[in-house]
This record gives sequence, C-alpha cells and structure tokens, in this order.
Amino acid sequence: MVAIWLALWSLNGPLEHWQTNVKPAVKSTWRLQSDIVRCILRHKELGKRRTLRASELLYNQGDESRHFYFVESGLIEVSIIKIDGTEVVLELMGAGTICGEGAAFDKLPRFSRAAATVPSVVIEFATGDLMNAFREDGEFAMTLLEVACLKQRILASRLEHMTYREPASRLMELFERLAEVDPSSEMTVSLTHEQIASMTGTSRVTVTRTLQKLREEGKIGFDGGKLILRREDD
Amino acid sequence: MVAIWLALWSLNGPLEHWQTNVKPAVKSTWRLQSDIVRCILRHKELGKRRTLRASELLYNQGDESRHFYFVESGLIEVSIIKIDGTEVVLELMGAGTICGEGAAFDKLPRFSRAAATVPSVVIEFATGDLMNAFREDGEFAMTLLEVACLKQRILASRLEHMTYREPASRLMELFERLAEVDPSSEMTVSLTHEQIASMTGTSRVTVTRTLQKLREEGKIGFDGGKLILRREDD
DNA sequence: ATGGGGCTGTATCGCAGGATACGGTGGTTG
DNA sequence: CAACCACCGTATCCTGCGATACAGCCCCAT
Repeated sequence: MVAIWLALWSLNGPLEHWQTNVKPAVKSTWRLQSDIVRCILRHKELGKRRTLRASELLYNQGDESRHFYFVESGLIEVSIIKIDGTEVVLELMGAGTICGEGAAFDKLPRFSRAAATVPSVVIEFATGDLMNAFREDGEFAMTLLEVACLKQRILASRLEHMTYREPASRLMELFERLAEVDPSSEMTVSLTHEQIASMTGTSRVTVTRTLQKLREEGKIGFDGGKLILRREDD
Repeated sequence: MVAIWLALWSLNGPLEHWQTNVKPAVKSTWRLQSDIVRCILRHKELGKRRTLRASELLYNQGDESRHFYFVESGLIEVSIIKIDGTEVVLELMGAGTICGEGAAFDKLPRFSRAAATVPSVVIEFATGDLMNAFREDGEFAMTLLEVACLKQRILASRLEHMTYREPASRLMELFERLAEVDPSSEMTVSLTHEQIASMTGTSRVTVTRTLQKLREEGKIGFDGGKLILRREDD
C-alpha cells in the first residue's frame, strides 16, 4: 500500500481546507539519489547560477544549445509541443534533478522545452567545459551517464505503458511512477485532470471517468485529497 | 521525397522476386555516426568479443548486469515483454550500434531484453572497466553520453507520437524515423505487419488497414516493395 | 508432390473513448 | 460584493479501433 499526495483540485466534493495550503509546495515527478546530487555538486563551480521567474522559459524546443541544468530549487516543467499545438508533459523536475542534458550531449536541437512553473534557481553547465573534469573525476562522467540512462529507463517504461490503449493502465503507470519518486516519505504532487491527460495521452474527460472507475474497482482510494495506491504486493 | 526499402512480405500482390533476395540482408532501425563508432572502437580491447546464434538471448529483462554491447555484425532485437505477455519492440539494432547501456549505467535491473535475430557478433564492455579509459580519453565518456542521449531523444519522440491515438500518425512516425536512420543511402528494413503493430501499439489488422488508407491518401507509395514517403518538404 | 505454417487481405460486430456541451463550485480580482 | 476564471462532473453522440474469423498466397520441410 503506497500513499501519494495528489493535490487534485476537487475530488467529488468541495476543496479540503489543507489543499489550499499544500498548493504552493514544490511538487516534482522526479528525484535523484543523494549520492548523484553530491557528485554533481562537487563540480558546481563549473556552472553558473541562474534565477528564473515563474513561467520563464529555460530553453525552447528547436534551440541549439550545449547547456544543461541542475535544478537547485523551484520546479521546471519539461514538455514537448506537438505539431498540432498540444502539449505532452514529460516531467516536472524539482530540486535536485537535471534537465536539458539530452540535447546538450547529442548535439542536436532541443526536442523539448523547459519552463519554470514557480520562481526557480538552476545551475547552468556547458558540455564543452566538462572534459577536464572528466579526466580528474571519472566518477563525474559515470554519474552523468547514470542520469541519462535513468531517463532512458523512465521513457522506455512510459512508452511501454503507452502501448496499452486502456486509459486505466496509463493512469496507473503515472501514479506508480510518482509513488516511486520517493516511496519512503509522503510527497505531494499537484496535477489537474488536464495535466494528467496530457501526460497520459488521453482526454480530460476520460481522466475524470477513469479515476471514478479506478476508485470503484478499489485500485485507488482517496483520503481527503490523498491518493492511495493499492498494490498486489501489500 | 524519401525512399526507404521496406521489405514487406507481400504488398497487394505476390512477392516480388527481389524480395526473397533481400530478406537475409541486415535490416536495422538504428545507425550511429561513423565518428561515434570510431571513438568506441578505439577502446575495443577493453571488451571481449561474443558470438551469438540466431534467436540467442543476449540479456533478459530483469537481469542485473553492468555489461553493455557494441554490435559488430548481425541484428539484435531489443524489446520489452509487458505484464500481459505481449511484446513491445523498441529497436532492431544492427552493426555499429550500442545496446544494453541503459541498465548497465543506471545500475538497476534490465528493463528490456535483447536477442539476436540472426547470427551476430558483439563486443561486451563492463562499466567497471571504463573509469581509466575516461581519464585518458575524455572523448570516450562524451561519446557514450552522446549515445545515451540520442536514445533519450528517440524514446521521447516515440512517446510523443504515441500520444496520438490515430494509428496513421504512429505509423508515419515509425517510417520517418526509419528514413532518418540513413537518408543518404537506401537501406532495407524488413518488418511484418505484426512487428509494426508491436512497435506502434496497434493491432495487426489496423496496420494493414492503415497502410491501405495512407496509400489512398497519397502519403506513402509503393514501388515494388519499396515504400516511399511523401513529405511536405519536397 | 503435398501439407503445414506464416503472413497479408478483408468483413463483421461490439464497444470504448474523443468531441462537445453545459452545469456546478470555489478562488480570485478589482 | 460581483464578475470572471479555472477546474471538475456528467450526459450525449458517433467514429473508429480491437477482437475474431476466414480466405488466399507463398515458402519450406518432408
């Protein structure tokens, strides 16, 4: 049994009082292990600190850039704008995560955009400055590889679950992934049905419908605004 | 206008004679730039060569392993077996590509399986042996990062297109990606409708139907067994 | 020569999810 | 306090995909 705080705006009833308190908290869909963070911070003097206002763009899809970012505080939404104008939310990167390394290292235009959703502080690294650091600290290269490969894993897993047509499977994948971000502590995630729809490739209406159905089937439960996953391996 | 050789078993007619000749050729959905390949081959004495029989398993989903592989010749199918038993084909990795680095570097169990579809030769590297090489040759670390990030890009792109519900968009994404593997030369890709279905998350019947429709709409064409993409940017 | 297996082509049926619309509720802004 | 906005809940309609079944074709093994 895993509990994740899903601050949905209103779940079959009026807003609970605490929800308005929770909203401004930082809610990320990602976290890195502390040893990875420590290894990266060992080299923070290679980068330079940047502060972002709410809704400020960090980088845009199509840009050419060799920069990547360590998020020190705040929340960065990474997404892809499709040709038809709709948005696919890839991740909400919170403090202690890395973003933008994909296009920085493969030297091709950005395949996603990143924008701060709340005032944020990031450390900007340039790939060209890393070669010396790699020579002195091979661990650093290993750590960056580890991060890149972790993202591969998440993307592959999401891809796998996208081949299921039933929205229920897609939503459960999202919730289980959120629960894995930090299974020990209770973290809060604030998503609208619209955002869930955009992350799972369904429609807003279907998210509402599916959440109802999942609750009726007992696969998820709501306690106040807290979403509870019921898993086989209890 | 881009042409890719898609050796479909039979396209509205009897098998063309040349198709039976083409079949044994190596048909991969991936290729790396030659400078990347050269950089990796500089360190090939770190790895050891392994030969695989047809349908031999290289690694299995769930395994714990710090090994990754450079494909010297042959063809490796990388796929995920879903809980319901169905298979999602991620890639067909041909000569000059890398596979298995995802789980090798992030130190978690394999999220995919890899099996040779034809007799193949791979070079097996262990991540633990790389630290020294990274110190001597920072470029090596950069190149591995580039490969890992390229895969991120492909996976993100596939994820993006999976959010489209129409099978037509999903198929076109696959074809365009295949065409990009090597736009200059004409490469052959041999896929059954079943495999296409498994790569795009639709059913076999729908693939057949959609191919018909795309041809009627003029978005693709067939010349013998060669599939021709008609793009806007002609 | 013959039968079996793998693949494509096609038809039918049922149903789930997208599109759309509208109402309700709470928060926000001035 | 009032008007507006963002979000959730729900109903209706309809398209289009999945499941299933079957036929035809080619290749290959025996």
